[in-house]
Amino acid sequence: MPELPEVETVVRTLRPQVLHRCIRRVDLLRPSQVHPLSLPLTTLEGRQIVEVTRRGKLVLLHLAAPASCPQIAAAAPDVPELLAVHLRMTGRLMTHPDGTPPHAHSRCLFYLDGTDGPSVLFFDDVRAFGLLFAATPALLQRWDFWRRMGPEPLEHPAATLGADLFSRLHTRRTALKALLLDQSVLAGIGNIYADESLFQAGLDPRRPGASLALPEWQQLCAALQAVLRLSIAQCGSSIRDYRDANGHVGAFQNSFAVYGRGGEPCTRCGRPLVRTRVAGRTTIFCPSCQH
DNA sequence: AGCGGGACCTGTGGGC
DNA sequence: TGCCCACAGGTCCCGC
Repeated sequence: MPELPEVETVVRTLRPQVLHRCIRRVDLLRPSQVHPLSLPLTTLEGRQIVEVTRRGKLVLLHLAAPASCPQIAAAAPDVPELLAVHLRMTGRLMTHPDGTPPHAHSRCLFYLDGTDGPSVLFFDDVRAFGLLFAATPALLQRWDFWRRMGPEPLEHPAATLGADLFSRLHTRRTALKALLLDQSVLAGIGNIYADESLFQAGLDPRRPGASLALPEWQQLCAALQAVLRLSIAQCGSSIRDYRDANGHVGAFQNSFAVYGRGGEPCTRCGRPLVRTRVAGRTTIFCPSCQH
């Protein structure tokens, strides 16, 4: 499922496909997947994609007025400067040749023009949980999810990040696993990388946040960064639906130590991994190695 | 305030 | 073969 490494991989593979292209027309097939605060997606028409980045699990298409459309004022309040896309569980972004008909699960098509001819950016999403949000920076600030999003796990040294988490969470009795899944604590972590990093750090997912000492937070952040970097290097994890913008699967699922391995032997001690529920989520851990 | 649990959505797969 | 249900997942919303 698209978490930080998968979204990062989508961004890297999507960028060369859409950079500098103009959005000629938007065909919204499932209006319920547009955020209620979003500008109408038709306001994207005539805008040029000038950069593709990531914030947490969000893909961000940065937009500007193309030289060929000078009549569009960049600073107008109703002209989006960003299109944020949340893939949730089954969302996909990829381009196809002009004229490709929508798929069964296509939710929005963006018809693009470029110097090497037209193409179509598909937003497909089987479970229709994904989200599209066309916004100005000011409008994005009205989105609680955006405004409250925590720090990027890979953009600070582990020691600094760990100290930050310690200071913010040392009174919280919430389970460690639930804290890692909370996007206002850290941006981009989901079920897979929460379980994997807790195993690598040797920490019990059920422990209250308040029970961790500073070095444990720092150890957890170091483990998290190692897991995320390794996964990005392997183009993320493909459990079932995930594909990058080229339609390719990731490889990190072959490196899972715990995720999806309940009942199988722990890679460290050989005892069976335990499957349980923490914060309403399936959680796999090793009771012998994680304390 | 902080937590747990249901709703949202659809396809898959196990059990009978 | 076919039906039913649990399950997967991230976030929002509600109630305790």
